[in-house]
Amino acid sequence: MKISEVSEKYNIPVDTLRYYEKAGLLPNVQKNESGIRDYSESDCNWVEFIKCMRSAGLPVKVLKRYIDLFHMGDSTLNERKQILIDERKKLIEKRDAIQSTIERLDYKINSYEHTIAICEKELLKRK
Amino acid sequence: MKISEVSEKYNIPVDTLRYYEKAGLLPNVQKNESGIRDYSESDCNWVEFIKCMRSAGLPVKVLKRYIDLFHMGDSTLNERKQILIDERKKLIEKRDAIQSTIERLDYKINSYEHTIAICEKELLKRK
DNA sequence: ATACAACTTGAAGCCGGCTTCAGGTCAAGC
DNA sequence: GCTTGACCTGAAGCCGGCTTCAAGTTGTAT
Repeated sequence: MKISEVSEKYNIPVDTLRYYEKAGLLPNVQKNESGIRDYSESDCNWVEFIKCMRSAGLPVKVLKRYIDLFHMGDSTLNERKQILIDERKKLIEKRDAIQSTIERLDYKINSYEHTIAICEKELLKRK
Repeated sequence: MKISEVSEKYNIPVDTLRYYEKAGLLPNVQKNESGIRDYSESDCNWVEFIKCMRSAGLPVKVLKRYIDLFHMGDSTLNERKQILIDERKKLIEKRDAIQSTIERLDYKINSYEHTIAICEKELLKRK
């Protein structure tokens, strides 16, 4: 699979794909004699994984560490699992912070509805 | 209230408080004759609001716009409400993306537990 | 009165995560 | 065979959000 195809499939700019590769997130992408990338199915699965993790805000560095460990084999299983546990915890905190901000916004939006209603009444009175 | 007290109360570095002020998020902080800031209760409420919104990732620019509109009075009620509605929508999307990543991590962590159990069994056998 | 911590400013620096640029190679269609 | 577009590279640039720096002033405790 060519880079443009991967880009289109996962809706990630080609530049970003190259950037991820340079950052060490895609260490196995093969290139043909003339240097053109050919993404395997496994590469694509990693791309999809990276996309998902990045969309939740996991840092590139953390993903690199995880992927490096992955390629070191079974002796790193525990460390890999621990990374996922740590990141999961951070995501829960983040989700909860966002949730409480959503609730605060709900309340404020509601207040605006009331305030706006009152203002409009005032305007009608003056007519 | 002095800047160091506000800093301590809300657990925000003094440099960040000055940065927010410069960015236009705290347009009303008064200074005494010798130029030292004195945060009013209202300023503090804004600080707390900004902290909450920033913790959920609302951009400084958006907060600035909202705060500018606030100081323009009732004629901006609708626009302010719309900003909150738009940001609320983005937060819901963000929260949901995080939630599905959490679920994916849950699944993977579980898989690791199984894999690790199997590996340990193998190790025992060999002993 | 002197030291020392806390305050001030504008400007520069840093970090993460892309994004763009310059300059070159390659491949497919006309 | 020539153009055109997709690919390649390393390096530089950009943006948001702080953070640090340099250099100076103020306020408080001994």
